[in-house]
Formats: sequence, structure tokens, C-alpha cells
Amino acid sequence: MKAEQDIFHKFLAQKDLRDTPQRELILDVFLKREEHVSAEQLYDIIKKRDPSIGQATVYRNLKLLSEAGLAREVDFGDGVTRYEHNYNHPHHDHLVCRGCGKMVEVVDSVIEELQKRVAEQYGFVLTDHALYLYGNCAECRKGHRSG
Amino acid sequence: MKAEQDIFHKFLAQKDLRDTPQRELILDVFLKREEHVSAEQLYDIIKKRDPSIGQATVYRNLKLLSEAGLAREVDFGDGVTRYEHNYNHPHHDHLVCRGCGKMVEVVDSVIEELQKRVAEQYGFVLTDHALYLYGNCAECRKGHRSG
DNA sequence: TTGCTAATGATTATCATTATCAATAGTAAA
DNA sequence: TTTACTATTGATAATGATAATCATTAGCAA
Ligand SMILES: [Mn+2]
Ligand SMILES: [Mn+2]
Ligand SMILES: [Zn+2]
Ligand SMILES: [Zn+2]
Repeated sequence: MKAEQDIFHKFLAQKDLRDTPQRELILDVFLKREEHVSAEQLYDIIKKRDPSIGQATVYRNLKLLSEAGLAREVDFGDGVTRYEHNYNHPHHDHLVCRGCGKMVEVVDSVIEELQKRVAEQYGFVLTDHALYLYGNCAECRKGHRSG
Repeated sequence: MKAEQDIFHKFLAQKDLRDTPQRELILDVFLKREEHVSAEQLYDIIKKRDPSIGQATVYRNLKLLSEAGLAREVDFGDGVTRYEHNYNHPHHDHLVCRGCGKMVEVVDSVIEELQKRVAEQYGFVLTDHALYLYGNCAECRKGHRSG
């Protein structure tokens, strides 16, 4: 049994939520994808395994996976919420190419530390942050596929 | 004549766009507000001066003000695009309290520099970024109004 | 088994924003 | 000034992601 499934089952038990085949399926499909995936995309994949599943169920349970700490919401600012793995996938930020959409996960401990410091200057205690770096990747600059 | 109006008129001329009373009004009302304001909020204010104005006109022209460099879009992740002044208001990031919503504009030149550096490590040239710091302000922690 | 109640799936509703389109109005040339 | 051209407007419908509703189904503990 995967550690993630274990976590999920404990989460459900603790919250008095029920274990359903839909939930198992959604978790299973989610875990198999390493990319950032939207509810819609996941729904399309899941339908192939269980054509009777409702899309609301997928939306609902992705939020649940987030609550359980297994998924994390990612907002690239295009109006679509995506989900990524949150278990054994430590915090990172995203560097996105404006030309081709290529995405790199990055982390800089100095930046992270300075953010905390800035927040403290204003009397805030930092709980989390969203940092998206936008630019043009090497290929796009060569092929001037970008603005 | 305000510098912003001058910029706007030049922008319109250069783009072969027309100067209309609606555009003048929207610019005027926008400039009078120092806060981050949504199209909807601005529409409500503008209606008082010109009840016949259409809300699509407000949406359209806020985008235009952004193109002209007078406004800048801000995305706090709540599904509503807000606009802030972009003329004589240099780049800054936002520190937001999860408890009361209080918002502080911050900037840290070291963070800005490090972001560029990180992007370069991956062959990217940084064009812009979005950084939102979330936390709890001093008052909210005292009154434990927060989670 | 039963009984309680959470979960599901179909459907409708929301809500911000965009598209459509006929009517209107800048603007520059005649 | 008129005219002619075309950008702009305002009303309205459409979009698209997500949430709410609700009758039906189905975990699960007794
Ligand atoms: Mn990621
Ligand atoms: Mn600001
Ligand atoms: Zn690229
Ligand atoms: Zn606060």
C-alpha cells in the first residue's frame, strides 16, 4: 500500500468521511501523473476508467486531496486551477516561458528567507507565498517565437 | 493637463484610436483612486457620473489603460482582476493578511535581483514576475482573528 | 439487515469576463 | 459643413471554470 493511500485513508477516517471507489480512483489517477494537472484534464483521464463518474466528483475530491496534504493547488493566472503532488514534493516556485509555456520548478533558499524577513518588517508572520517568474527561455529567444 | 492624460492621448493617437468622453471619464475616475480596484467597482463609481455608460466599456478601457502603461493588472487569486496605478508607481509586490485582508505594498531589491539570477540559471530572461506574500498581521495575531 | 448520513452524478446556477452586433459618433477629407 | 469611413459604444448573449442543489445511491457501524 502506498504511503499516500495510507495518508488518505487516515484523513478520511479522522474526518468521518467515507472511502468510496471514486475517491480511490481519483487518488490513483492523480498520483500517476507527475505534471500539473487541471480538474478537467483529470476528469478526461478518469472517464476512461469509469465512464459513469461525474465531473463534480472530480472537482470535489481534488479539493479533498489538497486538504489531506496530498495535492497542492497551483495558479498560473490563466483562470484554471491546477494540482500538483504535495507529498514528498517539497515547496518550490515556478519559472514559466511566455513564449512556449515551458515550466521549470525552482527554489532559492535565500529568496525564501528574505521573504520571511520582509514580512516580519511589517509585523506579519508569513504562512505561505506565491512566486511565479515569467520570461523567455533560450529556445524561444533563438527562434524568436516570443514577443 | 495631467501627465497621465497626455500619455493617454498620445497613446490613442499613435494607435489610431479615438478620444471619447467615456475614455476620458474612465481615466479620470481611475486616477482618482489610489487603491487596487476591480472593473466592477470602477463601473459602480463611474455610473454615478454617467449612468448611461456600459460595463463592457469599462472592462475594455481598463485593458486599454494597461496597454498604455497607465494601469497594471493585479491578481490576488480570488478570480477578480484588479487594477492599480502604473505611472509613477514603481514595481512592488504585495503582502496580504489572511485574517483581515490588510494589504501592504513591499519591495526588496535583493529578492528582485535573486529572481533574475535564478531565471538565468535556467537560460531564461526574466520579463516579469508575480510575488504574493500571505501571512497574519500583528493585530490579527493578537485578536486571534486568524487560523 | 437496518438506519443513518455522506457521497455521488446530473443538472442548474454563479460570476467574471468576452463576444456579438446594431446603433452611434469621432475624425479627416472634400 | 457635409460626407464617408470606421472605431466605439451599450445591450445582451455567450463563455468557461467552478460551485450549489437535490434526489438517489451507497458506506459503515450497530
Ligand atoms: Mn510545481
Ligand atoms: Mn499595489
Ligand atoms: Zn520558451
Ligand atoms: Zn490582519
